Amino acid sequence: MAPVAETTSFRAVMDEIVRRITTGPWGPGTLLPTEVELAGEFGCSRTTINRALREVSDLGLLDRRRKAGTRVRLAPIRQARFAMPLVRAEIERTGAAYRYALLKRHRLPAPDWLAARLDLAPAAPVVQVMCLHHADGLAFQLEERWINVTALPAVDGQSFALSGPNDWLVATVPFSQVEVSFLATAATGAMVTHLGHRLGDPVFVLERATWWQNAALTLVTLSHRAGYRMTTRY
Amino acid sequence: MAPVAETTSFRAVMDEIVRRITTGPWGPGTLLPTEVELAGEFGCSRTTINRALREVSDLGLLDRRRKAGTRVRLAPIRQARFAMPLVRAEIERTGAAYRYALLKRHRLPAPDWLAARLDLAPAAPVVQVMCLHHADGLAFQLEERWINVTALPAVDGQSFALSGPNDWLVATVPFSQVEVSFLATAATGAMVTHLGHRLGDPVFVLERATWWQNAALTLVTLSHRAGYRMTTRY
DNA sequence: GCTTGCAATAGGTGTAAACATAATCCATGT
DNA sequence: ACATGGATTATGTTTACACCTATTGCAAGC
Repeated sequence: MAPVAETTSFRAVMDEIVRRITTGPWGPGTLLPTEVELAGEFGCSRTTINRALREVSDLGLLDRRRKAGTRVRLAPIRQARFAMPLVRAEIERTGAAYRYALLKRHRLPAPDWLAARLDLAPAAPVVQVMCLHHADGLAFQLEERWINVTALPAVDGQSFALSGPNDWLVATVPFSQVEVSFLATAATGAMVTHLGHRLGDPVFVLERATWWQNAALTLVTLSHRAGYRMTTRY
Repeated sequence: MAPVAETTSFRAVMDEIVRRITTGPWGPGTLLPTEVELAGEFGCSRTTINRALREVSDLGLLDRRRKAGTRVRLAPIRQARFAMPLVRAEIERTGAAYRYALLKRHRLPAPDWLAARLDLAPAAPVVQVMCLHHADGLAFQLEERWINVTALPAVDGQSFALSGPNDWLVATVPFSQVEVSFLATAATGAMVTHLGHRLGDPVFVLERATWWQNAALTLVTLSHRAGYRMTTRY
């Protein structure tokens, strides 16, 4: 049981460890040999083994605790990493042509539900932006965004006529906290008009709120075309 | 601009670097000092700086290239890690009482759509399991699962009367590839009966397919109660 | 039987040094 | 002017060693 890898890089060690876990002798719950033992087996230093184990642990396959040792997780992966590229990139990656369209841009006092959701002062000024992202001419995503003017006064100088608020925001403002939710809702009027749903149709929605130093910056709701699914492999 | 941290652990360095990026002088696109310079500033070894920069890079805030140096990403990679605990853990974490109920368990030839979806032989034997996960007596999640008997013959010995197939699977089988999708669908008959939806209501669905060495093991569809949202912060 | 506390252990972190590798820059030759 | 190739440089990786710290397990004491 010692097919010692010829090449000794932490990546090779990693691959071999992953192989033993997923296809080999180290089933769920197995206690791995200590780092020192593995270093001996693989013919490399403990540091390299440590790096490899740390990376595999980051993948969610291992559970490491001091003194307790390194154990193969019973529930191998409880974490999925979803890359959420900018819509533009997501669309262009599929080879489709991206097009942006501004539907609405208002400056108004925050409605009560929004002030409550983002912990703003009552009727604090916000900018509401509604826009569409097309893929090959077909509506792909409807973006409904609220921007906190108090925290981002520069938003008053942005018309968002040619490019979406996301592009401006990511290039302009840092953020310290983000909250992302996935949910299913029933299609409302705007979605019927712009995404081609029928009223009440199930819509996949991504909602993201962003803060910087305890001040809410923006809340965005991204509604997707019918049949959209967010997928990841690992 | 040099509030050198008193404590010198890679974590402290990390925090300071993140601070400078998110709230401080290192805006999007900034080229960071070299590792050697940072090591000097922080009064630690290059190895420690390297570790810190690597971790921050893993967070998606930095872009590192040999010779080119370390740069603050223009658009921080929007990657969300979603913890997907076992239902039982997810329910009990909220303080609610968990209860499991088996609704159906059949052994049958795979329907065409399933065989196509998982690349099985036509009419290959599969076990279909339908079960419910309750939180404090209320239906929380409806699980509809298909298990490939050819790849997992041991499933024939499992009744799933007392605990769900997930518990058995994670404790029994390794896996090599997983595909997870999030989507919104319209409530069907089973969801109306068991989750309390009305027909056609939007339902948040998680679909997961698992393979081991190119053989499909199982496909599961998890439908959630009305109003469910999957949330993560970072 | 139970608790308390010590010692052993395994992983966690840090240092200094060295070599590897990729990207950039610049000098050279055509 | 332009291509090319080598020198330079910043990060990537590995090593050997040391000390720290959480956890375990056992043993002593109640």
